[in-house]
Amino acid sequence: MFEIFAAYLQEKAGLTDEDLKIVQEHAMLKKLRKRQYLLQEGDICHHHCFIAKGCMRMYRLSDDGAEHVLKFGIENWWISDPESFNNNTPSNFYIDALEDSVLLLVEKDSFNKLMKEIPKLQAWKEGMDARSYDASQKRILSNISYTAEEKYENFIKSYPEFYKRVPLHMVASFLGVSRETLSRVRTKYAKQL
Amino acid sequence: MFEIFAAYLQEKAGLTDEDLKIVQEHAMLKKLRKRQYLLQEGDICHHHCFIAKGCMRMYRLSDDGAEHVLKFGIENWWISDPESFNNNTPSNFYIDALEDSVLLLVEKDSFNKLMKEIPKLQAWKEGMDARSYDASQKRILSNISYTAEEKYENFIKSYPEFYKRVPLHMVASFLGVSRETLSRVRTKYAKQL
DNA sequence: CGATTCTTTGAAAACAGTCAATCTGTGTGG
DNA sequence: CCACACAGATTGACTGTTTTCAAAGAATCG
Repeated sequence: MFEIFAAYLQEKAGLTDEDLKIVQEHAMLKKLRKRQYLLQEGDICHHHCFIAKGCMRMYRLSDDGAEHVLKFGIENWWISDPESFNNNTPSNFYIDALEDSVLLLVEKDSFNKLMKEIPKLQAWKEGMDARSYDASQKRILSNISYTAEEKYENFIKSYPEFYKRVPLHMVASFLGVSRETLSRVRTKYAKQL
Repeated sequence: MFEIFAAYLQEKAGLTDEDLKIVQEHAMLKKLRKRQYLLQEGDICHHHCFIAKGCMRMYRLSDDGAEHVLKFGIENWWISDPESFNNNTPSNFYIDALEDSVLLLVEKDSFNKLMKEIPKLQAWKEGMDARSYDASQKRILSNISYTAEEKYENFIKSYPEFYKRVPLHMVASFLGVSRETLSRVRTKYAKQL
């Protein structure tokens, strides 16, 4: 499975075979069954996790027990709680697997070491962070300015792969609408086409 | 006015007097009257802008002409459109002054040069970016999981300084609710106390 | 097959948005 | 200095959307 990670790093960050060897020394394979947790509330997030296979989600539980999905991730995405990771503080979130998944974990010290030793990796990470930030700004804009129908439409256009693989009620939670509303919006939307 | 910027960089990033001299060579003073634009839709954002004095806001116009506020900034905050800045693409946003303001602009090439020459600055910037990202994740969570009342309460607790200085209808826009709703939420909330 | 998860549907209630009118305070120009 | 315009805030009545609750229908999995 490391080959998938290697191929990704080669293509996206331009790493050499030499570089990849170093990375491999610091990457840990982890398999998760569907519904298994990668992180639970209260845990400290010690790893950045590359998804080689499968589908993951990060969410928070509110006081009334409702789940609020902050992000999804599939093959070639990363998942972690950056706040907990960076500050070594207990996470407020859960991360679990929506499908049987295979991850490559890189521990914090390792991650920092790799960033120092491989400048290309550092550069690529900065670019990825910038894109993540832009994406979150777009999402905020969607949250504050779109109707439920527009949010749905925007979601399936922005993340068609997620839409195919993720249960509707989780998409609803991600968008901040009830599952019933999203269900209705979707049938209405389908009829329009 | 540069002294304010210098004091900020000294305290937050630990810059030396030496460092600050270099920074000063690359910073440009800009004064804005209330309601003046710093950036308009279609412009490319060429600067990172430090707010030495005043209050700014960044927003988008939707097709129907409604304003949607993405961020506010006051003294010791930065404002820019990172997406436009990083990618050299036309911005989708407006940035304007809510009060007479004084900014220190750092042009892109200068900014990159400073980051290279002053490692402390680089380190501080990375920390700031990380905190910005965390803040945007919190805002998304507020958007998808809070009621209008909770959003309001969370806003005044998170940004009491903004709340004092920014018109209510812009706060409403920031939160994604109508000004009438926010007005009613606020009177209801005030009575509770 | 039975159990669980997921989706859909209907009806009622809660909520937020819209429209229109009014009120306030601020600032500008005559 | 006053009058007027303007930006901002509030209120009421109405409309429309979304949530909630409850129930039932698919789909999936062991």
